[in-house]
Amino acid sequence: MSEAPYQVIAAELRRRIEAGELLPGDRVPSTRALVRDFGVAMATATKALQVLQADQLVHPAPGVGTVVGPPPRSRRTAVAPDGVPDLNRDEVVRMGIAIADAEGLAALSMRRIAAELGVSTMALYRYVGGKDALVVQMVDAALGEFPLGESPAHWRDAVTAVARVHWAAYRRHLWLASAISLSRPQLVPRLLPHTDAILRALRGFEKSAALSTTISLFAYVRGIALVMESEAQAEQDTGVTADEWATRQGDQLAAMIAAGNLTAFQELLADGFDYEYDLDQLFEFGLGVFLDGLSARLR
Amino acid sequence: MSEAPYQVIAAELRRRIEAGELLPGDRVPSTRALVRDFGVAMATATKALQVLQADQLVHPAPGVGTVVGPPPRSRRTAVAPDGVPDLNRDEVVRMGIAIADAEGLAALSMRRIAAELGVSTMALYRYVGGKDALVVQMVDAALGEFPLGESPAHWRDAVTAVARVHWAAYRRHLWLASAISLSRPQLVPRLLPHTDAILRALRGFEKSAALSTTISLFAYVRGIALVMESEAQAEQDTGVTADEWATRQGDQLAAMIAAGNLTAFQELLADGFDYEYDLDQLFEFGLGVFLDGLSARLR
DNA sequence: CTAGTGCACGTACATCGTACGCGCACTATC
DNA sequence: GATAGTGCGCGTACGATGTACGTGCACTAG
Repeated sequence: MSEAPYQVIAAELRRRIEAGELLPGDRVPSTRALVRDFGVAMATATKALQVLQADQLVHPAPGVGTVVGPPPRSRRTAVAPDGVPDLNRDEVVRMGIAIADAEGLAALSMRRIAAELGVSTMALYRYVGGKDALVVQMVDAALGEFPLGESPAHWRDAVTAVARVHWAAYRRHLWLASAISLSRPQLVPRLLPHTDAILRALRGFEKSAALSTTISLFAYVRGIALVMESEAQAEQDTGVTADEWATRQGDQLAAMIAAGNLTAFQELLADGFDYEYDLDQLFEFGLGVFLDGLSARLR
Repeated sequence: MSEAPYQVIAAELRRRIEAGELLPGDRVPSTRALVRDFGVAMATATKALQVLQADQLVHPAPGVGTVVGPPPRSRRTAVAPDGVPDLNRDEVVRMGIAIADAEGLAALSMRRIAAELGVSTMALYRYVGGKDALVVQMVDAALGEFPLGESPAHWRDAVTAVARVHWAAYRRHLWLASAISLSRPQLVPRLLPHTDAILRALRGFEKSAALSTTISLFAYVRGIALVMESEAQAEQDTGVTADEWATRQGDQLAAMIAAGNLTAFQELLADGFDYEYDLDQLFEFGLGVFLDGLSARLR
């Protein structure tokens, strides 16, 4: 409920500026003054001022203070010391993706990224707000690898195209499925064009139906992708493939089926039916069924 | 790849028993002997013996050792000290569910459960194998709250009934959607009857199509449930409802829409369209579309 | 009584995200 | 030129977490 301390401070300063108590050119209270007056830590005061900086309400003047007004032009580029690859946010995000791709989201830690980049852990926080924010950036960057291209003319082809792009992204970045749902409903900029493409394709439908369709479809694709992810994760953790696992656990499964009087399962086993477990096919199957259902409604 | 130490030891002992090197009545090496011979810790040796006990291959004789052969009858119930509520696994699982229901899966910790139950943290490990195993138990127990009942005669009604039961479970236990996918593809006993019910309903379909349908459907329901969960989690964390958030972030969203030339979005906003964000309706909508698609294929 | 057992569980560790606050390079002022 | 004050980068340290480890216990055969 109550805002974070740095937000309280930022709001108070914003009020003073907008009320004219602080005019352009005036110096806003220094970080150390904020520390005294509000009884907070240095970092908190700094963060509060950063909020105002992000809104272009104030700008920092090194050696002077933080002054009211938009930042002056000619942002002098800091002199890079020498040969240092010059860390930036893209670098951090890229490394995060690399680690998550290789070892899963669970292996992603700030320390790990820093070590891999050869910098100290806290240096990362200059470029990303925190781990949650980093993951959101990673999601956005990962989606960015798969541009949409032109929408096909027929609505069904257009929707299929978007779904397949999503699927391709999930396939390439197995962690994506869980990351995109994680944390609160974030604004992932590059997801918006996808939604838009589907909405455009579904102009023939009622508005609320079109929106519901979009969400349902995304939910379905992510659902299948999560199956894929958990399987891959398990295989990596245990070194046992799905087939091997099925064989190994087969006895237990059979016992449960017998105990539970699961007739349909029993028939399946009795026939010696061997299910071809191909998630690509599974994805296409469910997508096709869903689109068939939409077709039926369009008429 | 390489098995865990306790599994190696268990396998070795099992081999000796099955090879006749250890006969019924013989005493298997004591935990301390295993500690010496295999260079492992006490707990590891104990765990190895527990594996064999679970298979009824050996049984413990307090004060004597662990002897080969199935346990004798007349399992004397330990004398409960006095008035102690007598902790057991159900108690632990129940408390885990209570905490996860109230504060989400992230708030679930072994220490928290122990504190809530008034026992020491490590005492929990007598009843559950670890946190992962506990979560699997929680999933199973949560599903157990929603028995299936008789299957309706028509296949469509039958499938709908199973999907709604799933949805009800996700609705009641918001953490369920992420927990059921978490960790490896576990054997959740009470999930099997659900699968079986759908397979029975879909006898008219080809076998592989029926199985694909089942997985697709589960993926879809869980996908929608995850949307519900992340929203509830965000609301709890920030104290901001989805509507309030939409209002607050509306400006940013509008800016992005304008910047990205998202025509369908623009139309939506221009009409002042207000989407009724009801996940129950959304769930039913997607389910209906999917089933319509199946109907079309059945003909 | 002694030596040895299995078992319960308190302590301690490795790991995590990141709040905190120190020291730096810098500049207006005197 | 000395001084006092600034914003900023980042090393240290904290409070979590899951659980491996090893100690002390009740017990039994000899």
